[in-house]
Order: sequence, then C-alpha cells, then structure tokens
Amino acid sequence: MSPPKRTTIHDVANRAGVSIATVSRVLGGSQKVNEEMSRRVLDAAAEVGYRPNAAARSLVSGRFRTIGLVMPDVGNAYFQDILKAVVTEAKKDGYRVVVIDSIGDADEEYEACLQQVPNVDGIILLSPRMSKAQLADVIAKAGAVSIVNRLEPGISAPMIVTDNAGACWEILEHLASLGHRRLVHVCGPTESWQARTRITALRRGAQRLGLELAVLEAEQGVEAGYAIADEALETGATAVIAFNDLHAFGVMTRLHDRGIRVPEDVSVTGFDDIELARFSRPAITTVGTPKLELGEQAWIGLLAQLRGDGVPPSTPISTPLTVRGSTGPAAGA
Amino acid sequence: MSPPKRTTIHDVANRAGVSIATVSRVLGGSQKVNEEMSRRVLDAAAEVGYRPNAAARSLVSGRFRTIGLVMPDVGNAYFQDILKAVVTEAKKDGYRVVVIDSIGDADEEYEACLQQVPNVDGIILLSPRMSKAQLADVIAKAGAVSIVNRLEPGISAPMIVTDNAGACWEILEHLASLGHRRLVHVCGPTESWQARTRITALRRGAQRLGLELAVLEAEQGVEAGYAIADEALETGATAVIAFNDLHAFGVMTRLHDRGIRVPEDVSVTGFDDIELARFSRPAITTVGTPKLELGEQAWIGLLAQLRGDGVPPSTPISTPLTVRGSTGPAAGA
DNA sequence: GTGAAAGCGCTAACAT
DNA sequence: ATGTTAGCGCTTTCAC
Repeated sequence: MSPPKRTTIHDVANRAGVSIATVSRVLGGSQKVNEEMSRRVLDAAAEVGYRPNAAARSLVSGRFRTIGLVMPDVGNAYFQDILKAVVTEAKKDGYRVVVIDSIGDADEEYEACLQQVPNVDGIILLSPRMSKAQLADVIAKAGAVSIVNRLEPGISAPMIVTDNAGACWEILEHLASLGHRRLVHVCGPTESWQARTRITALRRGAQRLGLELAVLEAEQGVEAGYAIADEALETGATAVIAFNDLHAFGVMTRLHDRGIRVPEDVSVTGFDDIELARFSRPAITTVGTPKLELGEQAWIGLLAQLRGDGVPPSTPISTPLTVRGSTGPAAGA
Repeated sequence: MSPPKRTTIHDVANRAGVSIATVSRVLGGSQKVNEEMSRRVLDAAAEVGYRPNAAARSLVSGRFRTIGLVMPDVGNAYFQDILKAVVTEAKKDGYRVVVIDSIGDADEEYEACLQQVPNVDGIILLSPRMSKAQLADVIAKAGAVSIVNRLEPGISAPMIVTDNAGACWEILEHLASLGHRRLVHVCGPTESWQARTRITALRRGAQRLGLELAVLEAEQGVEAGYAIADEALETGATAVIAFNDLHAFGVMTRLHDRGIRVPEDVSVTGFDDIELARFSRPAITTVGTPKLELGEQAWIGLLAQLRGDGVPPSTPISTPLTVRGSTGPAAGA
C-alpha cells in the first residue's frame, strides 16, 4: 500500500563494490571508466532494477529532461498532430513532455508558463494568446522557448508559422478563377493570431482581386460550421472560405440538408487538409497546414536552445492548395 | 543566454526577515503560522516572483505532483478526449500530466512505465497492450495505477471500461430487428483488449441470434475503413459493424463512391459517437463510449490511491446506442 | 510559533 | 581512473 521504497545509486554501488561516483559516471557516461568496472556497474544496476531519480538529478544538474507544451485546448484535433510530433521528437532526444491546457485564456496561459518555467528545460507554445509583453517575460525567464502559430516582431524565439498570406491568396485566386465574386469567410477565434492574420490576408487579397468578402465568426468544430452555414449563405456569397476542414465539413452538411448542392450552387474551402477532407463527399478543397512539420520545427528550435546554440531562424512553412470536389464554377458564372 | 538563476526559498526568507522553515510552512500550509508573518512571507514571495523548485520538493517529499499518461498512439483521436479529461481533472487537483506514446508496442509500453514509475506519483494506462505479468509488475512498483480499456482478473487497480458486451448486443439486436442476417465486423487492432473483447462479444451474440458474422481486421482511421469496404461487401453481408466511427465513415464513403446506398443497400454502424457521426450524411448509428467519463473515472481511481484510500471499485460505463440514418431494413427483407 | 539543521539522491568538483 | 565530499532547494524533525 505504501509507495515501495526506491533503489538508489547506493544500492547499485554496494552491489558492484564501487563508489556512488563511479556509478554516476558509468550511468551518466560523463567520464572514462574502466571497462570491467563499467560492466560490473551496469550488471548491478540491471539486477536491482535501478532507475535514476529524476528529481535528484534535476536538483543538482538544473536540467529536467522535461519540456512543457502549452496549448489553448488539448481537446482540439488541430493541436493533436502537433502534440504527437513534439512527443515523438522529444522522446528521441530523451525528453518528456508535460501537457498544459490553457483553456484559451491568455492570463491562464501566462500563469501556467510562469509556474512551469522553473521546472522544465523549455516550453513550446502553441497558438499563444498572451500579450506580447507576457510573451517577452516568459522568454526572458525561460531557458528555451519555441512558438508555433504566432509571429511577433521583436521577440527572440523561433516562431514556427505556416504561410497564411500565401495560403489565403491561393484560395482567393482559385475561387476568383472559377468566377466567384462574392465570398464569405467563416473565421476562427479572433483571440488567435492565426485567425486574425487570415482575416487580414483574405481582406487584402479580396480587395486586390476586386472580390466582395464578408467575415463571420464561429465557434470551433463541425457543429459550429453547421450552425453558421445559414448565416453565411444570407450574405449572398457563392463560396464559403472556412477556417478549417471541420468548419467546412459542417457547412457542407448543412447545405446538404437544405438541398443546396456543393459545388454546383455553393463552393466551400477549408484549411488543414485533414484525413476527413479527402474522404468527405464531395472531398474538400483545402490548403494543407503541415502539422507534423510544425511540431518538428518547434522541437528543432527548442533543442537548439537547449544545447546552447541560440535561437535558430525559421521560415514560414508553405501550404499547398489541394483542389477537390467542393469547389467549382460559380453559379451563374 | 544562460538560464536565468532562480529565486529560491532563501530569497523569500531574507526579504521577509524569517527563516526558510517558516517560508516553507507558509507556502506549504503544513503548520500554524502567525498571521502577520504569513502575510510578510506571501508578500515577499510575490515581490520576488518566487516559484518553488519542483525537483527539490520532490526529492525531499517523494511526491512529484506529476502523473504519467501512457497510450498506444498520441495521434489517435480516440485517446485525445481521454487525455483532455485527464489533464483537466489532474490540474484541478494540482497535478501535471506527462504524455507517453508507446507506439502500440507492448515492450516499449512496459519499459516506459518502468522508467516513469520512480518519477511520477501515478500512472494511467490507456488500452495497455503489455502482458498481464508486466502489468502486475508495473502495479507492484508504482504508487498508483489506473487502467482504461482493459479488464484483467486478479489485477489490483481501477479498470475503467465501457460495457462492450452490452454495446455489441445492442447493435446486434438492432440490426437483427431490421432483418439483417449476414453481418461483417471490421475490427480494430487485435493487440488491443477492446478489439478482442468486441470480437468475442459479437460472435457470441450473433450465434445466439442466429446471425452470420464475418470478421475483418483493418488498420486505424478513415482511410482503413475506405480500403476494407470492398472486402467487407464480398462477404455478402448486408450490414457492416465498424470498430469505430472513423472506420464507419470510411466504409460509407467507399460505398458512396461505388453507388451503393446507405442504408437502403447496406447498413453501417460505428462506435464512439464522435461529432462526425452526427454530421455525416447519412448520420451514423453508433454506440457512445463516453471518453470524458473514462478519463474522469481514471483520474478518480488514481487520486484515491494517491490519497492512500486504496483501490476503488469501478463498474463498466454504459454505452448508449443512438440510431441514426446509416442503418435501415435489410435489402430484400 | 519559530529557527537550526539534517538529509532526500544525485552530480561534479576535488582529492588521490 | 576511482573515491570522497560538498551541496542543489526544499521539507521536516528537533530544539527552543
């Protein structure tokens, strides 16, 4: 019932007939150790099933072999692929990942970072919503920070983002070429930098192409897309630019229920290129936001700092547009 | 560039003009402390932005305020909701969650547990695939363990499962009542207890109801469902019982592409009742596997052990069948 | 009620 | 190349 007592470095040392320093050296690989001593230690460690106490190790070394991954919503499918990538990459380099859910609140996010900072080697922030000042503070206090989905001038950290401007432009061009003149954008949460960036990019692009663009804000998920579809249609748009594929799918389902055909009557586009986009019918025209790559880059940027190599530069990840069945010529064009 | 030095309990003690013991007592709330001293300490801590060093705390207390969550695939949507629930609940009680991906490998899973055990207060295992002996070993060595999606007699840990037998029976009865006599089950990975349990339950139930049942194994995800649909049809079945909604959706998409109508020609059922099930067209008849509840129960079971209250009993979580448009009368019935 | 001091398990000087 | 030892920051006896 009581927590079983741990086997310590002393147990190993006793069994192997050496000092604890030698054990530490063998296990840590820090210095040269006699071949046969090394073997004795390794054997002894295996025999007693020794596992190092991370707390003790951290206390003396100041390193934790642990990083924090902070995100607005652990339940959001978008972040899951990034989480997967980060966990996988971190593991390769011997790091654990602590998951922190900021429930989309800027202050909570900031506070969580402050709390974690003294107890992790580094922090990866996914779509952070805290203020720039808070961001700067966290970076100042943390050993290493990587940021995903936010570009903030004057901040010294790797900022891994997709090429939102390029993606938006491609979508607009595609729709314009199909004869669409009136568009509506179902945007994401405006607390997020990414949502705001896309709105701006779409507005600019639409203006340049001489297109009308309405913007509607929706909650997250398929249901939100379903719920806002009617309102989107009322704008008179012939094409809906959804914030992500889940939104797009929800919109399409609503259109289906109303007997409105996609793409004959209305075209729909998404973002992210999730599996669902390929297997929905019609399949969804969408622009990929390579999430595994976002996670990998975030880890690479963090690891560089952990190794003392400074903050590596990062370039926007390109976002390929994949045209599928959900977009077609504008009705009456 | 170098990691900023931490403020320690000494800094707070100095500033407040008290001993470190008093600071510890105030912050830990362990003993009675003079009202005004307490205030001085709290103020001082706030002023210097003091954050306790978790490693030091753990080293002396033997407690980590951290738990490990081990799962076969961090990228699998099914586990995400459980993860969310666990993170949320754990946070309420002041615990961090370390995410470990066992990449579906039993030995890797076991090894990861052994490694984490000395460095966390408890472990939650999602759909563990390790042997019963390994499971018992982990439980013996860990302070606290909760298991989700596996029932293993003679194991002393909360085992949180859904009522697979009941769920399977409900599906079979539903299909039988619609006149289906030949069924096919697209099962999940047979390394998983849940997949094996459902196969057994479906076989038993089919026999009892006098139904034919073929079983096909598929990979995970929508694409796998899409890929196996043709083979499923070749069995001559009029209804497909998919392992989960993603499979079901993939199957339905393939049927759509072949011009086979659901449910007029073939019925399809899923498991999990994810959002997609409601918004797919036709919507998917499925049985809910309340994932948030699984996560919550796992946490409750773990917390009880962390508090020294022993291993609480757990009862299977019931799984409501929701009939939607993807099932209908058997063709020619 | 408060302070002094021991020591958690380990790494990294420092000796030898 | 190996052993001895001083702490890392904190909690918790133990004195007062």
